[in-house]
Formats: sequence, C-alpha cells, structure tokens
Amino acid sequence: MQKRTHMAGELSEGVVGSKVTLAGWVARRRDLGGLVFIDLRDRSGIVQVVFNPRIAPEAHDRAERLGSEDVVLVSGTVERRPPGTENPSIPTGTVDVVADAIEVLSKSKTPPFYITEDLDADELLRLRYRYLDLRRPDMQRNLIFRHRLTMAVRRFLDSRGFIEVETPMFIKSTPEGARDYVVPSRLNPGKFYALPQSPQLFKQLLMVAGFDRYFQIARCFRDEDLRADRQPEFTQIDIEMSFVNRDDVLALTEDMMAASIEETLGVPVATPFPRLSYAEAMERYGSDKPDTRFGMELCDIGKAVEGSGFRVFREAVAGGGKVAAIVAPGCGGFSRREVAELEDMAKEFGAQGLVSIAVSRGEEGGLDFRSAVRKFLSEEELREIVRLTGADDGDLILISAGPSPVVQNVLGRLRLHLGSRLGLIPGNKMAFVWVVDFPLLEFSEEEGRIVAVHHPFTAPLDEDLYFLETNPLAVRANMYDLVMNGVELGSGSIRAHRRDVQERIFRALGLGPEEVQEKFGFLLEAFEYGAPPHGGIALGFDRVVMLLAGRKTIRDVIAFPKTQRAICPMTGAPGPISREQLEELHIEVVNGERIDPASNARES
RNA sequence: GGAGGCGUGGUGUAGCUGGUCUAACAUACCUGCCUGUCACGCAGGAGAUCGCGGGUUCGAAUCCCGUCGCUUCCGCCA
Repeated sequence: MQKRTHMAGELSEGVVGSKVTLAGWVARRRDLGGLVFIDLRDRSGIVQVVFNPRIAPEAHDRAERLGSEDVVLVSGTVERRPPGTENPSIPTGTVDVVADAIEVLSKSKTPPFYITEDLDADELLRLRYRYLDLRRPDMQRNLIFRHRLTMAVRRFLDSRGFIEVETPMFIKSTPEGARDYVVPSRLNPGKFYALPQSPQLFKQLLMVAGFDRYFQIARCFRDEDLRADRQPEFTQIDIEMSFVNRDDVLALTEDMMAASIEETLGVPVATPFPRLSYAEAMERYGSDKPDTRFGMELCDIGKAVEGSGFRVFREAVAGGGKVAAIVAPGCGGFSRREVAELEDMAKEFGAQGLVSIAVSRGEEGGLDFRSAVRKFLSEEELREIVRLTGADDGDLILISAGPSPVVQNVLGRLRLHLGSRLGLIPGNKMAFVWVVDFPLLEFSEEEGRIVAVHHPFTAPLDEDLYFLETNPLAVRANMYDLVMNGVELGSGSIRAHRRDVQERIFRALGLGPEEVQEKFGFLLEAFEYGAPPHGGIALGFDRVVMLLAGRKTIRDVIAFPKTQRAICPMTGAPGPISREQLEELHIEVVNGERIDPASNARES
C-alpha cells in the first residue's frame, strides 16, 4: 500500500503537476458514464478526483462501483482544471486530482444520515452514530477549535508561571452542593467514593503546599438534570493563586480570555471587562448573569406609583417590595393574545400578574395609553411612568409588582424573551461582564437554614465582616462571576484562609464544631500549617467553546455527550452489571424500585 | 417532579377541521443511459400497517386517554 503524501484540502495551483497520494472518504460520486468524479474528504477538506477511462481504465472501473463513505487511497496527478470548470465554492476548486490508481481500503454501508455541513437530523440518531456525526466538517471544526483553545489556555497559563496538577477523581462525598456521582469501593464494603464536582478543596491544598499558581483542565461531575449548557460531566479551566487579591484574579482571567480568543479567532478583546455588583445586575437586568449585548433595562417605578389608586402597586411599595418596568420597543400593537402570552410567562416565573400599557402619540403629540388597568391609574402617574421608563409612541410598557426577587426575575426573563424575539440581540457580539459582591450567604427555603451562595470557604468582604454576627444575610462575599452574553462562564472567590474568619462563617451557617471537623477537618487542619492568602476561579470550558464557536448547546463541542436522560445512545451507558460484579462491590439492587422508607417490605 | 415542542419509507418533511391516504414530496438507495460534473442530469424501480398501547367511530396518520423517546424551559445545578 502506498503512503499518503498530501492532505486533500491542501492541494492548490501551487502543486499542479505533482504526483500525489491521498487517503480519505468518498463524500460524493458523480458518474457521468465516461468520466467519474469523486469528492474526496479528509480532515483538511475536500478535493475533486477525476477518473478517466482513457487514462486509467482499471481505476475508472473501480470508481464506478464506489459508494458513499467508502475509504480509499488514490494516487494521481494534480492538474489545473480546464477553463470554465473551476468550482469557486470549495477552496481546492481550481484543481483536480487525475487518478491513475485507486484502492478501496474499506467499504461503507449506506450511512443513516448525510455527512454534510448543515445537517438537520434527529439528535438521537446523531448520538447513536456519533462517529459519523463527528465526521461532518462542522463538528470536526468544533473539536479542532476546542483543541486550539485548550492549547492557547495552557500556553498562556504556562507563560504566567502556572503549574498544571492533576487531582483525584475518586474523592470523598461532601453533602454540600450538587448531587454526587458515586463509585462503590470493592475494598471497603459499604463505602463509596464520589466523583469531584470540582477540584475545589484540592486546589486550595495545593496553595497550602506552596505551588503558588495552579491550574488544571479538569473534568467535573454533577448528577443534576441536564440542559443545553449542562452535561453530567464537563470540563473546567480551574485556577488558583496565592498572595493575590480579587483584582489580580480578574486581571489574570481577562488576560487569559483575551489572549486565547485573539490567538484562536483573531478577534481583539477589550480589557478590562466591565464590572457590575450583584445588586446592580439584579436592579438593571433582573439576573445575576446579565446579557449586556442589548438594552431594555429594568426601571424602578416605585416612586411613581407609591400613592397609586391601583392597589397592587401601592401595596407592593408599602410592603417593602418593588414595582418595576421594562419597555418592549414597538410592541404597542401586540394583540390581546400576544400580551396574554407574556402574562402567562410572567406567572410561570412566579408573578401574580403582569400589567401592560401600550403607549401611543396622538395627532398633537399628546400621549395615549391603552391598558386593562387604565382606569386605576392617574394621568399624572402614567406620565411619570413614561418619563422614568423613556417609553414612546408604539411601545409597550410591562410592569411587575411584588417582592423584589420575583419582580426582578420576571422582568429579567421577559427582557431576554423579548430581546431575542424582537431581534435586539446582536449575534456577533461578545459582551463580557464581571458580576461581583454577591451575598455570602442566603436563606434556603428548602432546607430551612442559611447556606453558602458559593461555598463555605469564600471570604467575606473585609468591610462586611462585622455583619457576620449581626446580619449574616447582608454580608457580601469576595466573589465574582464571569458572564458572557448572558451565560455564566465561571465563578471564583478569594478564600477565607484565616481560621477565625472561617470559624465565624461556619457559625453563621449553623455548623457545629463536630460537623465541621467531620466534613472539612482535613482542610482546616491544613490551614493550621501556614496557609497563604489565596483565591481563584473556575471557568466552564465547554460553555466558553460553545459561545466562541457560535453553537447553541455544549453537546456540539463535546465529542461524546449524553442525552437529556443522561444516557449514551451509542454505547448504551449506563447499563446493568453482572450479579458477580454487584457481589464484589457489596451492592444489592432492589429491582430498580425505590425502597419505601415507611415499610421494611421490599418489592420482590 | 412540572410545562411546552417534536415523533410519518434510510434521512428530512407534507398530510393531521376523520372518508380516492390503496399515505405525498425531496433526498438517499438499486437498475439503465450519459466524457467536465460538482446538490451532475435523464429514465425506471424498490422502500413506511404514520413511536407504542388503549379508546371513540361504520371508518383513525388525523380525535381522546395513557405510555415511551428526543428536545427546550421551570424546579434542581454550593
């Protein structure tokens, strides 16, 4: 067998006259009876091969019997195409390879879907035959781009003195955070490892160990429900640094993003990134991961309606809640049904209702208002609302009233919905923003207690330390999220490395000394042996790649992802294991049935 | 756990206010013809009991109920 000499996509007029040998897949065959053309595809691209019975009868004869996706080795001469037969739509369109020999290395069955750029096949089918899906040029581009970005990040961090260290995959389960994936221990009956949700504690220990600057392209696991941007296993760029403050971490991250994007996409990225406080993000965008590519910001109109005749508004303000609005530009003509859809959406997000006011300008420039609650609102109020929101002729004002978090959430989501529906979001823009000063603690309704917003090792802001004992929910954390285009790319914090501060946080969380010792004893012990001040960040690498590659789901930038039910249609994972395996692992499966805690009886 | 969308030859869709639907179109596939095509073209052919189960009806791809799968979102994701 001859050896490959060139890649298909590399051929150009520069090598006209050369003898070449190519290897690849038959992307397409065009049999004109006499002449046979095939488009030969390899990783680099496509080139047309011509089989002429007068030049190479045997090769032509074989070419007539080729099928889609057969793997072939072709030898021939690169020739300039006859004038008028060039194909400007492919990069190699000015040349042909005139074949003198072809060898079929491997036949292919007819593939279940087309191996083409713009495939619109069922995702289940794509995953079932992922190796064919990944043969498609756009998927190859995605994974190659991911590789380039990985390399750029590694190069950058290396140049800044970071050391890549691998941390264990089999770790101890801690009750905080997401649900753990769990691995049974054969050598320790009844005990389980957990797969890491992130290398958090280990990277902090590496700081104690004196590595100073650590990073890892780390696989992480979380057993939670899936989304377009969430897979059960995913990859983080995990970073930790010693002797730094918040600004150091933010600047490093900005430099890393800018350098790797400039290197891979050739697009300049302006730094520093804008910063918003958590409070401001919620006020202006109704989200802690604001999409800052477009306006339509929330507007507090509490002042305008605190004395309103409309009870819902008046009571919201009086009750310490909020009345706020967004303006949907040009939507004043929305039908009753369209408005009702927005109301339904608002209710889905927790609102009691949604007030809409259509604004129009009369002949003499006077403003007219159309609203279901028109009669409850005074002319003065309406004018003030218009003044505050900046609404004008043809606009639709949407108002939500109630507890602040609900109002912000509802309007924030409506903003996103309308922004996308009205085409207000520029698709080619990269809008980075830092969200900082998150609350350190929050009250969990579900658990009925105070929990850490980020994790229990996040340092409070120095100026808020005092509140830990007096008003713990008011304490702001020295923490930061990086957001791009409304997607949370990552978050991090400066850690609490001082034992006394750490103990005060645990107290605020309601954790007793024994519990702390049991859960995090090893870390606290480490901190007693000279822990440097440190902090870091972790970026969701799949999401970064997704956004930069312009895809809508991280599945498109992961070689072998899972479906929404967390299964792999290609391999069939997860699957059952044998009786023997189970016994070795000291595990009993109860028919896949849930054990009813109310009774000792088991389904047989 | 909840809400929405989708499920029809290999693939992508149409049909879905019940009755020439004996299921249509495109493409892929098979056969034949064709020496400059490039989504090659032309002619012919094979291929689907309409995700599955039940119900309503004289009659169901079409209506109803259930169920399964994919997907988007809510909850969840320190």
